[in-house]
Amino acid sequence: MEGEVNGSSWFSESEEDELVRELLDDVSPFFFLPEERNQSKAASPTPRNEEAMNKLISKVYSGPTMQDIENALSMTSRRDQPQPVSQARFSLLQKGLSKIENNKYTVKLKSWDNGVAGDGYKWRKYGQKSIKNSTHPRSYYRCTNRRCGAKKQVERSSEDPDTLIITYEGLHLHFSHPYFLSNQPQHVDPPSKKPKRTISEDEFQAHETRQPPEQGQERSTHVTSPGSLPSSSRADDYMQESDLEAMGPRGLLEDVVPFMIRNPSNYNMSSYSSSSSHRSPPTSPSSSLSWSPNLSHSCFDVA
DNA sequence: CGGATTTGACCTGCGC
DNA sequence: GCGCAGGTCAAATCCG
Repeated sequence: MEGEVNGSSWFSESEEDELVRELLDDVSPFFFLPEERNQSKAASPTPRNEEAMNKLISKVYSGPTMQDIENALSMTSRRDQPQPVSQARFSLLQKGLSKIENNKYTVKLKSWDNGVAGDGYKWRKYGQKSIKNSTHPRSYYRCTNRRCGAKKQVERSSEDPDTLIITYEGLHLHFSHPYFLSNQPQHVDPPSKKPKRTISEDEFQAHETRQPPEQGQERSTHVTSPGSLPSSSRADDYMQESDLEAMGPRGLLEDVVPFMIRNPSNYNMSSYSSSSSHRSPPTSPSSSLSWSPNLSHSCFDVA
């Protein structure tokens, strides 16, 4: 179950091919559109697809351990990204990452730790619930990419109100997609203008330090998540500016670590202005990153 | 005006 | 079957 760290143990060649095919396939079980999901749920279960999906997910989620993550991180930071951010990221990871289920990870963050804000994905809040034995409600977010089933929950720790507990669930496979295409002619329209600094640290702090008045009417949907490595590399290309510092790590940890670990070479994608190649799906990878200038928020709420 | 958020209703699973 | 708790939906509302 636990993946080895020595690169290729995550996937065999054929498995990798299979995964790449899936990622390239519009009708991949990974990429159901909502309608499609409904259909498949209601009408035809397509057990084969489900089987394939589970299989592949199990591959991806064979569970990076902290050791894996550490190795991956050190590997990348060694590579060609002498970025201090990695260290900060690393330390964040060390602080509160834990795996609770096969594809669920929790991250605990101190509010004051959030020198970074935004995980780079655009999340849409779809619910909030008060949780028993907790003084703080929990907020539910979903990735706005239609092809992405990633979700996260955010709540304050009952013990320490300064600590946020974020639970990530699911993959941002639309994000990982380009990493499998590094050898193919790719093209993406680079953002015509710099994405504006969506969530600044200050902003975040402002939100964070202000206790939501009971009903959570605050628009305090900005926090950070520790994050992902490739996303940072990609993000570096996308927002090679102060945003990186402001935004910090982004993405789901589990999204990227497995890929990095098994395919570190891909991580070093000098011409990574890339993205989906031939196919430009409704939610193209470029958009999948949601780096639109008017990206409203890419973080989470402080329940 | 379109997209994001809010929030009560609804659904589902679980223990009794 | 009932009640509870967590998760999701969706209409109303907010906001840029």
